[in-house]
Amino acid sequence: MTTAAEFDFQAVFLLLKARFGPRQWWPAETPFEVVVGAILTQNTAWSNVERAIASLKAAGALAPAAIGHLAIDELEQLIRPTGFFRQKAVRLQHVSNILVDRYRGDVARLCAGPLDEARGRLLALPGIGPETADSILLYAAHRPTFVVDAYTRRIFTRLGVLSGSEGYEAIRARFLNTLPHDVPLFNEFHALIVTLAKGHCRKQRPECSTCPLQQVCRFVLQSR
DNA sequence: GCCCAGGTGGGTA
DNA sequence: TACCCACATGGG
Repeated sequence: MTTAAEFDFQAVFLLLKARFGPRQWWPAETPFEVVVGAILTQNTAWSNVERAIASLKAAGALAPAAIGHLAIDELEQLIRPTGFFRQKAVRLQHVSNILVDRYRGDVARLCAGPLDEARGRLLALPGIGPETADSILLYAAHRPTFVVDAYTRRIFTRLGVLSGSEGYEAIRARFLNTLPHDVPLFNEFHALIVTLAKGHCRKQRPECSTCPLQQVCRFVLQSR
């Protein structure tokens, strides 16, 4: 979708920030935990990821070397609640081994250097596509990139800002082209989009005047 | 029982 | 490039 004047994404960000306040994302204690969570949450509810992360912690396996040393069927059982557990186990172990072998087990090293190169390095890993790569870069390595997920697509399509058929890179470019490249902003914005997407009333009843999505809709309409 | 969830990769036209 | 499909568990 091309528009004469680019949509003011920052105005929506400020509105959401004022409404919801700081989100303190990503819910993880270490950069590696972000990597694990980002892979496990693929097409999966976060509540199921929490169980798997807890199991990995309880097994003392929430570290690259530890995951690399697990038998694949053990790893499968630990992450089973996240679904797709066979392919996720293989991919998680592969990424863990590469982290250990090439980057001293350090996520920051994996994500170092020019952003586009680091992103390409992540995308070359098995099971890491654009959303997972951007999540890792932003939330584990604090690099300035924007995460486009199903919530982002849904919300901004609902607002009439996206057509809904744009590809991942096109949507990401829309955000990157119109927002200051600021890590805390990208971090908070994506977290706020998730909060909004999960929190709004789906039935969109007129009497639900405090529904945050309707609030944003009104704001977007007024600002045109 | 049915639908969906913070995707990715492989195959086919 | 543009679809189509497999992958799998848990909650509403």
